[in-house]
Amino acid sequence: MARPREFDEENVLLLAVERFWEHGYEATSIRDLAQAIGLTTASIYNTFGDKHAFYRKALDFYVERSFGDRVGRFETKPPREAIGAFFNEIIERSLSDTKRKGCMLVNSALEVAPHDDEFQRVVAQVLVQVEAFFRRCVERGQEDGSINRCQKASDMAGTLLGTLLGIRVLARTRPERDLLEGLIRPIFALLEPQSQSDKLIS
Amino acid sequence: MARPREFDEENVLLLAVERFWEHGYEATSIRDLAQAIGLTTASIYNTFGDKHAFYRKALDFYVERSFGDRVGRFETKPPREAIGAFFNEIIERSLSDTKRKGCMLVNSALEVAPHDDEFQRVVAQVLVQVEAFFRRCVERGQEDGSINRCQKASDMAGTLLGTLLGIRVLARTRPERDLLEGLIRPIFALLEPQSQSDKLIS
DNA sequence: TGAGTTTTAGATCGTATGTTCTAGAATGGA
DNA sequence: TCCATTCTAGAACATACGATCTAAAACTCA
Repeated sequence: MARPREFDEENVLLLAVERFWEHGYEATSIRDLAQAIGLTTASIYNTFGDKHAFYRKALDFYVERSFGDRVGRFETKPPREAIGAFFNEIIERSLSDTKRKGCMLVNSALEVAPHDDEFQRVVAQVLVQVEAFFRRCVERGQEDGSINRCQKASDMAGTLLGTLLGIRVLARTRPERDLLEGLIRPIFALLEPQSQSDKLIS
Repeated sequence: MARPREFDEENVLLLAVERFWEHGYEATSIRDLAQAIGLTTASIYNTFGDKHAFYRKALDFYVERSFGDRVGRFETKPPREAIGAFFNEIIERSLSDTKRKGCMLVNSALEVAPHDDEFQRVVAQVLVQVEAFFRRCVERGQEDGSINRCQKASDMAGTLLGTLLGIRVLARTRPERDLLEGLIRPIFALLEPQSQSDKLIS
């Protein structure tokens, strides 16, 4: 051992995520980061490697914080409630996002992943996990009767994933509550076990 | 008048769109553009103004080409077919997009619009138009009985817009036919006039 | 033809970029 | 205490950036 670090790696990552998240990869310079974090560029290169590796670590950190616990938190709820709570949280998060940072994973999916195989894999993998979470919810709901059985669980999981991504894109330019809450109503109706015509008849 | 231009503005915009579309705003330099187009930077600044204005013109050109005629082309069809054809075309376009450029409007919505009021307005306006197209389709379909009346047309229009954006994001990292075609099946089912339980009963 | 105007080619400007280097400061173990 | 090691501060490097300038070329109109 020798001279110890003067900073906490977790705090640094938190600040780095903040900047990469808000401005993206290209529009964030190492000097921006260094100043925002309160480190020298040398320390950044020493600790995290080059910019590419630094962004990767920031994204991993973000994913861990944002998806890691959330999936677990909802998985214990009854399936239909889990899906509903998930989307409500996303909408609230989007509406209170005054800086319009959106979702860092979605941002990475569009800015970095298409030109970088490593990020392509990372992003795809997280999306697969979210899709799997939805599928488990739908399957459980279809078993216990709380979710409509007319659609294949895998199809519905894809629909939910697509809707999630759509909300995150839409909210970034049109963060309107009516719009976001309106667009998930038909989706929720799709999940309801009693059919739509029943409601018309009754 | 004096010395005439040696290039065709439309061809130049076409090439500029190509590069901005593929690499985004930040990752495309004026020199990149000049080389790709076959112009000098002076000519670019002369003709289009600065980089910001050039991107704006490229985006306008893209929107005009991509949305202008498409909406009109589908508007004449029966409403449910119009929506179906629209999504099928988007999926085919996404699957054949070997360069993974996605949709330039969606890319702009995430990279440029959040930090730039001008682009914020431009992107939002196009999204409003697409939403309005979907709403007109749904309203017409609900009138002629080809589309389910259980959901408000405005809600359904939002759902369709969200799904569209979701597909364009998802396809950029996971361009899998099964996934994309699967996720719109429940959406189409939502539009069907005969309810899901009818199908179960019959 | 020649005056006036616009476009071109390419050098040039100042600044910003990602990254590395040099110097010194701060620690642990012998 | 002194050496080896790892850290920090900030200058430095080569290159790239957006943007402009200079000069020559190409045209219109008189």
